[in-house]
Amino acid sequence: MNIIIVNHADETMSDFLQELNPSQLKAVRHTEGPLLIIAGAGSGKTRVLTYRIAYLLREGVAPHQILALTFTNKAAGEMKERIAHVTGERAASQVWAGTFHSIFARLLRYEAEHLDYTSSYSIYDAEDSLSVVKNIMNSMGYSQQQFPPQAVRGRISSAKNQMIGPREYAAQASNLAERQTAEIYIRYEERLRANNAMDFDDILLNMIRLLQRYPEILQKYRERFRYIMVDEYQDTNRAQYTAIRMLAGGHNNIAVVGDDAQSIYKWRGADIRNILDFQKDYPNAETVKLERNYRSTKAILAAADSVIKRNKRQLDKTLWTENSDGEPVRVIQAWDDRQEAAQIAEIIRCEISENFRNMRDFAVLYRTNAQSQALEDALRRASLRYTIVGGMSFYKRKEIKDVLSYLRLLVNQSDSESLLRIINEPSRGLGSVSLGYLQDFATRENIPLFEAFMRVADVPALMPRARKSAADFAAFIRRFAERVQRGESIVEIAVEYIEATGMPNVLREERTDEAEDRLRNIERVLSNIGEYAAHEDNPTLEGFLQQISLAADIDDTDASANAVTLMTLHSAKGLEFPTVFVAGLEQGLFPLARTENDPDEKEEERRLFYVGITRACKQLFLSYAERRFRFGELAFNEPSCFLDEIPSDTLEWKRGDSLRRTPKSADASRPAPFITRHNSQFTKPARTEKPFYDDIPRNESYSQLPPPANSRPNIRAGQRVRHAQFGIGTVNSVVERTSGEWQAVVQFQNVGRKQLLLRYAKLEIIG
DNA sequence: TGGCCGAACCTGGTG
DNA sequence: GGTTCGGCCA
Repeated sequence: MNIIIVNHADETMSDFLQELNPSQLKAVRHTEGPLLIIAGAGSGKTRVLTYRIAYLLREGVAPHQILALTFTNKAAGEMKERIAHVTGERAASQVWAGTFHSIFARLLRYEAEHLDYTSSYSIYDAEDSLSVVKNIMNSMGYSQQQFPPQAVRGRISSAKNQMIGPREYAAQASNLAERQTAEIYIRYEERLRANNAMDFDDILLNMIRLLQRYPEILQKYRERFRYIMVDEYQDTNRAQYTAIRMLAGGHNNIAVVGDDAQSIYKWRGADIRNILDFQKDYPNAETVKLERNYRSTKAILAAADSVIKRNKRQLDKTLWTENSDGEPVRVIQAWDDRQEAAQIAEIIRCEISENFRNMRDFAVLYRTNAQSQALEDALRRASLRYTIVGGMSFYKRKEIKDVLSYLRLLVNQSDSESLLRIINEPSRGLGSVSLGYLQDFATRENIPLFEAFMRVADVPALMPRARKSAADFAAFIRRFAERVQRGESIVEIAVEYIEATGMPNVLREERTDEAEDRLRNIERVLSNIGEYAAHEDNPTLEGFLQQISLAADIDDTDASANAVTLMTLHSAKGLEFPTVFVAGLEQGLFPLARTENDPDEKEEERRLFYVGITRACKQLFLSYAERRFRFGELAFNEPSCFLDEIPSDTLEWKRGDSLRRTPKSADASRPAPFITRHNSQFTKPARTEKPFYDDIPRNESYSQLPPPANSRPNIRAGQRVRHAQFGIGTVNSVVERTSGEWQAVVQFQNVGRKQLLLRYAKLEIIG
């Protein structure tokens, strides 16, 4: 019986190998020694990774010896699913596949004591660590106006990504902001340590520390993970790179997959050198290029190619496809952001009703999360279901973060940050004064804040009411913590514990729809715990919290739901859709204003555009609006320079029928776009109502209109200007006031943001 | 101690 | 347009 099964599996396997093209096959079969796979967009790299794992399993490698590091948990899950198809559920579930953070966090829980953490350490997300930074800055008396905590946290995080510790950072600080960041950095590290907490960066750094400090542990994991694979290698940072090098040292069975053209995370520490120098790091490395694209039409690929070839620094490769030519890439011009969204919704509606397409075939990609608003409104009006990735996700909501903080405190009473978050949620009558006494005491005694709550007798300054309140709170936490230690069911404990916090009752009494929503959200967390406990062999609250903390926005999007997907271009990496819209192609928005003067940043924006284009299989739409609301103001923008980088013979321009059209002077600096009039697939002639699109060339449409009454000034968002009094600055937006006056919002280098009426302020454009 | 109001930020992307 | 934060008052 066994033999038959093995034979069958073997047969399936061979079948799969036959599906691979020569390069893919080479990558799958190269199992020993270092391997660099340069995988162009849509070249089937997930298939290669999946079959490579299946192949290793067939060669007799045990599943737990394989470590596959992916960019998102979702990608890891999909990979496991596909492996299961080839080799069966059992083996697939034992493969170590996940993100750097989730895999390392898991290992660190086993090894926590070696680094003076406990296995129930808390994981702080960006928001948690920001609030630590704020607390520290307040205690040091730094003004948040002068030194934005966001920026301080950003500097600390990027130092950590480059593996620069607080002392080293202090030593190389070159200006006031950096010197102050250094001071905060030192305290930040102490604070997290005292809280038995790690931020996202610490998970990587502590893994490295562990491997450096304990050779026997390093040896253990080198033997455990005999085969290592890394996806999206172009987006690894210094810390990730170092951890991989250590783990792969010895056997050197490391296969990395990446595409330098899709490197879009430099801003968070990704180091493109990691992929460019792979052959230097591993001298006997084999390189395989996957250049055949299976995803997109020739038209889409041609557009992508013409864009990316403007970047200077890149590995040599040429994508090709045997897919059909496909439809031309279409550019949608809109009057404003609302109309842009309406046109997108209308196209989707049309495609669904006339070409029997599914809602899940469509994705709308944008540069900034703020753009989702108008799109959501338009889709709702068109009665189209949508799912939105990122933005205000479930686990970022206040009530959810409160529940999670309560749970964190339950397993980790050193976590003063969580304690502070929930102590007055609901209000327990402990104001800043009482909390101040308790914190002072904790600092003096060098104990966690929670311990001060347990020792209120030693804090004489407390008023009787506050004293009782603090003592009651400590007793309440202790009572439930003991139940956790006794090993009672975590689901039961969590349900009773959250009820006992008093939060649900407060919400019930509120009797508003919003409170109802929040209550339901809390219930959803509790049922998530139930779900987690049902799937896990050894469910713990720590495990649940870890899984939640490290979930990415993209991870909990449900691919089976039939809905239009809205997300940022960054989130779209690794995905594909039959029809893709890239919205908001405007100067100052995409590419973003501040990247215009920096060639490196502009190249990264261009790669992001390339990523967007190559998500599309069959249809690609690019859209822009002439004006849009940003910062609550109407801003005017030129079409993105990226549009000029696509050859005009693959493009087709479409202008939405404006409901209101306000004059705008013709822009003679741009050539008239190429217009194809013979394409009938797009404009539906059969429709009886007025067509939504017309073939008006954009310049013509303006020139037919009467000259503007109060003509638009020359100044554009993104430009650098000089003001006689305020000095040099960058234009944020140019706005027409209801009075008809034109106003510019300028961010000056020295004096901050100013609103200037162009009639009075003489601004000199300098770049 | 907590709630209300206006000012000032924001929107650059994420595990 | 939304959110967050600090100041002021009951």
